[in-house]
Amino acid sequence: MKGNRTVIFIAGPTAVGKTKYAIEVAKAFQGEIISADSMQIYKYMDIGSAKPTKKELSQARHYLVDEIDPAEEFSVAEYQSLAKKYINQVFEHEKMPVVSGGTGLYLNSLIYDMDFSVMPRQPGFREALERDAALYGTAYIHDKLAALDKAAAERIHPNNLKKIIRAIEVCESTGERVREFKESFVPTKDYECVLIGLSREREALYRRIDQRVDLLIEAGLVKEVEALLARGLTENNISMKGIGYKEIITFLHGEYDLAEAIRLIKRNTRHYAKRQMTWLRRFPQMAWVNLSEYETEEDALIAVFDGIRTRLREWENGC
RNA sequence: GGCGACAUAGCCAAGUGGUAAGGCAGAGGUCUGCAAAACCUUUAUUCCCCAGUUCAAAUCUGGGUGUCGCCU
Repeated sequence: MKGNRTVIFIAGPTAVGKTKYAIEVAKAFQGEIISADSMQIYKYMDIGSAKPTKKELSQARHYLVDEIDPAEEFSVAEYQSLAKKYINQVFEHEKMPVVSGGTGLYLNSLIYDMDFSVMPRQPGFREALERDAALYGTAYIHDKLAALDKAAAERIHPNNLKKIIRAIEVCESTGERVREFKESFVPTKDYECVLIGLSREREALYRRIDQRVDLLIEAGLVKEVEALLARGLTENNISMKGIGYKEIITFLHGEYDLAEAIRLIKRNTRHYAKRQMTWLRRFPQMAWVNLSEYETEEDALIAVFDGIRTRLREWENGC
Protein backbone atom coordinates (compact mmCIF):
# COMPACT_ATOMS: atom_id res chain seq x y z
CA MET A 1 0.00 0.00 0.00
CA LYS A 2 2.63 2.38 1.18
CA GLY A 3 4.61 1.69 -1.99
CA ASN A 4 1.96 3.56 -3.91
CA ARG A 5 2.41 6.51 -1.68
CA THR A 6 5.84 7.87 -2.41
CA VAL A 7 6.99 11.42 -1.87
CA ILE A 8 10.08 12.76 -3.61
CA PHE A 9 12.10 15.33 -1.70
CA ILE A 10 14.44 17.73 -3.47
CA ALA A 11 16.55 19.33 -0.79
CA GLY A 12 19.64 21.50 -0.86
CA PRO A 13 21.10 24.77 0.30
CA THR A 14 19.86 28.12 -0.88
CA ALA A 15 20.87 29.11 -4.44
CA VAL A 16 21.88 25.59 -5.39
CA GLY A 17 19.14 25.46 -8.04
CA LYS A 18 16.32 23.53 -6.36
CA THR A 19 13.49 25.40 -8.08
CA LYS A 20 14.56 24.37 -11.53
CA TYR A 21 15.30 20.75 -10.70
CA ALA A 22 12.10 20.32 -8.72
CA ILE A 23 10.10 21.50 -11.72
CA GLU A 24 11.88 19.10 -14.05
CA VAL A 25 11.33 16.25 -11.61
CA ALA A 26 7.66 17.16 -11.32
CA LYS A 27 7.33 17.12 -15.10
CA ALA A 28 9.12 13.80 -15.46
CA PHE A 29 7.33 11.98 -12.65
CA GLN A 30 3.90 13.56 -12.99
CA GLY A 31 4.36 15.44 -9.80
CA GLU A 32 3.04 18.45 -8.02
CA ILE A 33 5.36 20.60 -5.94
CA ILE A 34 5.00 21.28 -2.25
CA SER A 35 7.43 23.88 -1.02
CA ALA A 36 9.42 23.41 2.18
CA ASP A 37 10.69 26.96 2.34
CA SER A 38 9.96 29.12 5.35
CA MET A 39 10.07 32.38 3.39
CA GLN A 40 8.60 31.60 -0.02
CA ILE A 41 5.47 30.57 1.82
CA TYR A 42 4.66 34.24 2.50
CA LYS A 43 2.70 36.49 0.18
CA TYR A 44 4.20 39.75 -1.10
CA MET A 45 7.73 38.51 -0.46
CA ASP A 46 8.66 37.55 -3.98
CA ILE A 47 12.06 39.05 -4.66
CA GLY A 48 13.84 38.55 -1.36
CA SER A 49 12.75 34.96 -0.96
CA ALA A 50 13.71 34.19 -4.57
CA LYS A 51 10.32 32.70 -5.29
CA PRO A 52 9.82 30.79 -8.51
CA THR A 53 8.79 33.13 -11.33
CA LYS A 54 5.28 33.18 -12.78
CA LYS A 55 6.57 31.17 -15.68
CA GLU A 56 8.13 28.58 -13.41
CA LEU A 57 4.98 28.36 -11.31
CA SER A 58 2.98 27.66 -14.44
CA GLN A 59 5.10 24.64 -15.31
CA ALA A 60 4.00 22.58 -12.34
CA ARG A 61 1.31 22.88 -9.71
CA HIS A 62 2.82 24.50 -6.59
CA TYR A 63 1.61 24.42 -3.02
CA LEU A 64 2.76 26.46 -0.05
CA VAL A 65 4.29 29.18 -2.14
CA ASP A 66 2.66 32.59 -1.73
CA GLU A 67 0.00 31.37 0.68
CA ILE A 68 0.50 32.93 4.10
CA ASP A 69 0.13 36.55 5.09
CA PRO A 70 3.49 37.84 6.32
CA ALA A 71 1.83 39.45 9.33
CA GLU A 72 0.78 36.02 10.57
CA GLU A 73 2.71 34.08 13.18
CA PHE A 74 3.59 30.94 11.33
CA SER A 75 5.50 27.98 12.62
CA VAL A 76 6.56 24.45 11.84
CA ALA A 77 3.42 23.04 13.45
CA GLU A 78 1.19 24.83 10.97
CA TYR A 79 3.55 23.97 8.19
CA GLN A 80 3.41 20.29 8.96
CA SER A 81 -0.36 20.13 8.99
CA LEU A 82 -0.76 22.15 5.79
CA ALA A 83 1.93 20.25 3.94
CA LYS A 84 0.52 16.88 4.94
CA LYS A 85 -2.91 17.99 3.82
CA TYR A 86 -1.52 18.95 0.41
CA ILE A 87 0.48 15.73 0.12
CA ASN A 88 -2.73 13.79 0.55
CA GLN A 89 -4.43 16.01 -1.93
CA VAL A 90 -1.74 15.31 -4.50
CA PHE A 91 -2.14 11.59 -3.89
CA GLU A 92 -5.85 12.01 -4.54
CA HIS A 93 -4.98 13.61 -7.87
CA GLU A 94 -2.96 10.45 -8.49
CA LYS A 95 0.16 12.51 -8.81
CA MET A 96 3.55 12.33 -7.14
CA PRO A 97 4.18 14.86 -4.38
CA VAL A 98 7.54 16.58 -4.88
CA VAL A 99 8.65 18.42 -1.76
CA SER A 100 11.22 21.06 -2.60
CA GLY A 101 13.01 23.25 -0.14
CA GLY A 102 15.83 23.92 2.22
CA THR A 103 14.19 24.59 5.57
CA GLY A 104 15.59 21.68 7.55
CA LEU A 105 13.04 21.60 10.34
CA TYR A 106 10.17 21.70 7.86
CA LEU A 107 11.67 18.76 5.99
CA ASN A 108 12.06 16.84 9.23
CA SER A 109 8.42 17.45 10.08
CA LEU A 110 7.44 15.63 6.90
CA ILE A 111 10.09 12.90 6.89
CA TYR A 112 9.97 11.92 10.55
CA ASP A 113 7.10 11.24 12.83
CA MET A 114 7.11 14.55 14.66
CA ASP A 115 4.17 15.38 16.85
CA PHE A 116 3.52 19.02 17.57
CA SER A 117 -0.05 18.62 18.71
CA VAL A 118 0.34 18.77 22.48
CA MET A 119 2.53 21.82 22.77
CA PRO A 120 0.59 24.99 22.20
CA ARG A 121 2.14 28.39 22.39
CA GLN A 122 1.12 30.58 25.29
CA PRO A 123 0.54 34.21 24.42
CA GLY A 124 2.64 36.52 26.56
CA PHE A 125 4.51 33.69 28.21
CA ARG A 126 7.71 34.12 26.27
CA GLU A 127 7.72 37.86 26.68
CA ALA A 128 7.53 37.53 30.45
CA LEU A 129 10.46 35.14 30.53
CA GLU A 130 12.47 37.32 28.18
CA ARG A 131 11.97 40.18 30.60
CA ASP A 132 13.18 38.01 33.48
CA ALA A 133 16.21 37.03 31.45
CA ALA A 134 17.08 40.64 30.77
CA LEU A 135 16.68 41.40 34.47
CA TYR A 136 18.31 38.43 36.15
CA GLY A 137 20.42 36.96 33.36
CA THR A 138 20.07 33.95 31.13
CA ALA A 139 21.64 31.65 33.73
CA TYR A 140 18.73 32.36 36.06
CA ILE A 141 16.26 31.17 33.42
CA HIS A 142 18.37 28.13 32.71
CA ASP A 143 18.32 27.24 36.43
CA LYS A 144 14.56 27.58 36.34
CA LEU A 145 14.40 25.04 33.55
CA ALA A 146 16.74 22.70 35.41
CA ALA A 147 14.23 22.58 38.24
CA LEU A 148 11.41 21.68 35.86
CA ASP A 149 13.11 19.39 33.36
CA LYS A 150 16.62 18.36 34.18
CA ALA A 151 17.22 16.46 30.97
CA ALA A 152 16.20 19.42 28.82
CA ALA A 153 18.40 21.76 30.85
CA GLU A 154 21.38 19.51 30.27
CA ARG A 155 20.69 19.28 26.59
CA ILE A 156 20.07 22.95 25.91
CA HIS A 157 23.07 25.24 26.12
CA PRO A 158 22.76 27.84 28.91
CA ASN A 159 23.13 30.64 26.35
CA ASN A 160 20.35 29.47 24.09
CA LEU A 161 17.63 31.58 25.65
CA LYS A 162 15.08 30.91 22.95
CA LYS A 163 15.13 27.17 23.44
CA ILE A 164 15.27 27.42 27.22
CA ILE A 165 12.13 29.54 27.16
CA ARG A 166 10.33 27.15 24.88
CA ALA A 167 11.20 24.21 27.12
CA ILE A 168 9.85 26.03 30.17
CA GLU A 169 6.73 27.00 28.26
CA VAL A 170 6.02 23.38 27.44
CA CYS A 171 6.55 22.23 31.03
CA GLU A 172 4.46 24.92 32.63
CA SER A 173 1.59 24.91 30.18
CA THR A 174 1.17 21.21 29.58
CA GLY A 175 3.10 19.47 32.34
CA GLU A 176 4.99 17.61 29.65
CA ARG A 177 8.56 17.90 28.48
CA VAL A 178 9.88 19.21 25.20
CA ARG A 179 10.50 16.32 22.97
CA GLU A 180 13.93 15.63 21.84
CA PHE A 181 14.76 15.25 18.22
CA LYS A 182 16.39 11.89 18.80
CA GLU A 183 13.24 10.48 20.39
CA SER A 184 11.41 10.56 17.13
CA PHE A 185 14.02 9.66 14.61
CA VAL A 186 11.29 7.38 13.36
CA PRO A 187 10.39 7.79 9.70
CA THR A 188 6.78 8.71 9.06
CA LYS A 189 4.42 5.89 8.23
CA ASP A 190 2.24 8.05 6.03
CA TYR A 191 4.33 7.55 2.89
CA GLU A 192 7.72 6.49 1.56
CA CYS A 193 10.33 9.20 1.16
CA VAL A 194 12.84 9.46 -1.66
CA LEU A 195 15.44 12.00 -0.60
CA ILE A 196 17.58 13.74 -3.19
CA GLY A 197 20.10 16.28 -1.98
CA LEU A 198 21.49 18.83 -4.39
CA SER A 199 24.88 20.27 -3.64
CA ARG A 200 27.64 22.22 -5.31
CA GLU A 201 31.21 22.83 -4.48
CA ARG A 202 31.40 25.41 -1.75
CA GLU A 203 33.12 28.06 -3.83
CA ALA A 204 30.70 27.67 -6.70
CA LEU A 205 27.75 27.89 -4.36
CA TYR A 206 29.11 31.03 -2.72
CA ARG A 207 29.65 32.59 -6.13
CA ARG A 208 26.04 31.84 -7.06
CA ILE A 209 24.86 33.38 -3.80
CA ASP A 210 26.76 36.61 -4.46
CA GLN A 211 25.38 36.80 -7.96
CA ARG A 212 21.87 36.13 -6.81
CA VAL A 213 21.97 38.84 -4.18
CA ASP A 214 23.06 41.35 -6.80
CA LEU A 215 20.17 40.24 -8.98
CA LEU A 216 17.67 40.58 -6.15
CA ILE A 217 18.79 44.15 -5.57
CA GLU A 218 18.52 44.93 -9.27
CA ALA A 219 15.07 43.36 -9.33
CA GLY A 220 13.90 45.87 -6.73
CA LEU A 221 14.31 44.29 -3.32
CA VAL A 222 14.44 47.69 -1.64
CA LYS A 223 11.08 48.65 -3.15
CA GLU A 224 9.60 45.34 -2.11
CA VAL A 225 10.69 45.92 1.48
CA GLU A 226 9.33 49.47 1.41
CA ALA A 227 5.99 48.10 0.25
CA LEU A 228 5.98 45.54 3.07
CA LEU A 229 6.72 48.23 5.63
CA ALA A 230 3.90 50.29 4.12
CA ARG A 231 1.59 47.35 4.80
CA GLY A 232 2.42 47.77 8.47
CA LEU A 233 5.02 45.07 8.86
CA THR A 234 8.03 45.73 11.08
CA GLU A 235 11.33 44.09 11.86
CA ASN A 236 9.53 42.23 14.65
CA ASN A 237 7.41 40.11 12.35
CA ILE A 238 8.74 36.60 11.87
CA SER A 239 8.56 37.02 8.13
CA MET A 240 10.74 40.13 8.28
CA LYS A 241 13.53 38.23 9.98
CA GLY A 242 14.33 36.58 6.69
CA ILE A 243 17.71 37.27 5.15
CA GLY A 244 17.47 40.16 2.72
CA TYR A 245 14.51 41.64 4.56
CA LYS A 246 16.04 42.37 7.93
CA GLU A 247 19.15 43.95 6.41
CA ILE A 248 17.20 46.18 4.03
CA ILE A 249 14.96 47.29 6.89
CA THR A 250 18.02 48.32 8.89
CA PHE A 251 19.33 50.16 5.85
CA LEU A 252 16.02 51.98 5.45
CA HIS A 253 16.23 52.97 9.11
CA GLY A 254 19.49 54.67 8.16
CA GLU A 255 21.79 52.55 10.30
CA TYR A 256 24.09 51.74 7.39
CA ASP A 257 24.28 52.29 3.65
CA LEU A 258 23.04 50.07 0.86
CA ALA A 259 26.51 48.70 0.10
CA GLU A 260 26.80 47.48 3.67
CA ALA A 261 23.31 45.96 3.53
CA ILE A 262 24.29 44.05 0.39
CA ARG A 263 27.51 42.86 1.99
CA LEU A 264 25.59 41.58 5.01
CA ILE A 265 22.93 39.87 2.91
CA LYS A 266 25.63 38.02 1.00
CA ARG A 267 27.47 37.02 4.13
CA ASN A 268 24.33 35.95 6.00
CA THR A 269 23.17 33.92 3.03
CA ARG A 270 26.54 32.13 2.93
CA HIS A 271 26.27 31.36 6.63
CA TYR A 272 22.77 30.09 6.09
CA ALA A 273 23.79 27.83 3.23
CA LYS A 274 26.49 26.34 5.43
CA ARG A 275 24.00 25.61 8.22
CA GLN A 276 21.64 24.05 5.73
CA MET A 277 24.37 21.70 4.57
CA THR A 278 25.05 20.71 8.17
CA TRP A 279 21.39 19.91 8.65
CA LEU A 280 20.95 18.04 5.40
CA ARG A 281 24.05 15.91 5.85
CA ARG A 282 22.29 14.23 8.75
CA PHE A 283 19.78 12.39 6.62
CA PRO A 284 21.29 8.93 6.21
CA GLN A 285 18.96 8.03 3.37
CA MET A 286 19.77 11.10 1.28
CA ALA A 287 21.12 10.49 -2.22
CA TRP A 288 23.41 13.38 -3.03
CA VAL A 289 23.96 14.86 -6.46
CA ASN A 290 26.85 17.29 -6.63
CA LEU A 291 25.82 19.55 -9.49
CA SER A 292 29.38 20.84 -9.85
CA GLU A 293 30.42 17.45 -11.16
CA TYR A 294 28.35 17.68 -14.33
CA GLU A 295 29.27 19.50 -17.49
CA THR A 296 25.74 20.37 -18.49
CA GLU A 297 22.41 20.77 -16.76
CA GLU A 298 21.05 17.91 -18.82
CA ASP A 299 23.67 15.57 -17.42
CA ALA A 300 22.96 16.72 -13.89
CA LEU A 301 19.26 16.25 -14.45
CA ILE A 302 19.82 12.71 -15.68
CA ALA A 303 21.78 12.02 -12.50
CA VAL A 304 18.90 13.33 -10.42
CA PHE A 305 16.38 11.18 -12.30
CA ASP A 306 18.64 8.16 -11.93
CA GLY A 307 18.90 8.76 -8.21
CA ILE A 308 15.11 8.80 -7.92
CA ARG A 309 14.57 5.75 -10.12
CA THR A 310 17.17 3.76 -8.23
CA ARG A 311 15.34 4.38 -4.97
CA LEU A 312 11.96 3.57 -6.46
CA ARG A 313 13.30 0.33 -7.87
CA GLU A 314 14.85 -0.65 -4.55
CA TRP A 315 11.40 -0.66 -2.98
CA GLU A 316 9.86 -2.72 -5.71
CA ASN A 317 12.51 -5.38 -5.23
CA GLY A 318 13.31 -5.25 -1.54
CA CYS A 319 11.40 -4.17 1.54
C1' G B 1 67.92 62.20 -1.62
C1' G B 2 66.53 63.79 3.83
C1' C B 3 63.37 63.05 8.14
C1' G B 4 59.68 60.28 10.66
C1' A B 5 56.16 56.33 11.61
C1' C B 6 54.88 51.44 11.04
C1' A B 7 55.66 45.88 9.99
C1' U B 8 51.75 40.30 14.68
C1' A B 9 46.67 34.73 11.18
C1' G B 10 43.12 35.61 4.90
C1' C B 11 41.55 40.82 7.02
C1' C B 12 41.20 44.40 11.36
C1' A B 13 44.09 44.34 15.51
C1' A B 14 45.78 44.02 21.48
C1' G B 15 50.25 43.10 23.64
C1' U B 16 56.44 47.66 25.26
C1' G B 17 61.15 41.72 28.88
C1' G B 18 58.07 36.21 31.57
C1' U B 19 56.15 32.14 27.17
C1' A B 20 50.87 35.40 21.41
C1' A B 21 43.88 39.04 23.86
C1' G B 22 39.68 40.07 20.96
C1' G B 23 36.72 40.88 16.46
C1' C B 24 35.63 39.65 11.30
C1' A B 25 36.12 36.09 7.43
C1' G B 26 36.85 30.62 7.00
C1' A B 27 35.84 25.51 8.93
C1' G B 28 32.96 21.96 11.98
C1' G B 29 28.51 21.17 14.80
C1' U B 30 23.58 21.43 17.73
C1' C B 31 18.35 21.59 16.77
C1' U B 32 10.49 19.11 18.33
C1' G B 33 5.95 25.39 17.71
C1' C B 34 9.99 32.55 15.46
C1' A B 35 14.26 27.65 12.00
C1' A B 36 16.39 32.51 6.35
C1' A B 37 15.76 31.78 13.80
C1' A B 38 18.68 30.73 18.07
C1' C B 39 23.03 28.57 20.00
C1' C B 40 27.99 25.98 20.46
C1' U B 41 33.13 24.52 19.06
C1' U B 42 37.50 25.69 16.32
C1' U B 43 41.70 28.78 13.78
C1' A B 44 49.59 31.83 14.63
C1' U B 45 54.90 26.10 18.13
C1' U B 46 55.24 32.08 16.56
C1' C B 47 55.16 38.13 15.71
C1' C B 48 59.11 40.90 7.99
C1' C B 49 64.56 38.99 7.69
C1' C B 50 69.64 38.56 9.89
C1' A B 51 72.82 39.27 13.97
C1' G B 52 73.37 40.78 19.13
C1' U B 53 72.03 41.72 24.63
C1' U B 54 69.50 38.58 28.38
C1' C B 55 68.13 32.89 32.46
C1' A B 56 64.09 34.71 29.25
C1' A B 57 62.78 38.93 23.21
C1' A B 58 56.80 40.08 19.34
C1' U B 59 58.73 43.46 23.03
C1' C B 60 65.63 46.06 23.98
C1' U B 61 70.15 47.16 20.41
C1' G B 62 72.49 47.19 15.41
C1' G B 63 71.95 46.14 10.25
C1' G B 64 68.83 44.81 6.07
C1' U B 65 64.04 44.70 3.46
C1' G B 66 59.13 46.54 2.68
C1' U B 67 54.91 49.97 3.31
C1' C B 68 53.01 54.71 4.42
C1' G B 69 53.47 59.94 5.53
C1' C B 70 56.09 64.60 5.46
C1' C B 71 60.12 67.55 3.39
C1' U B 72 63.50 68.77 -0.77
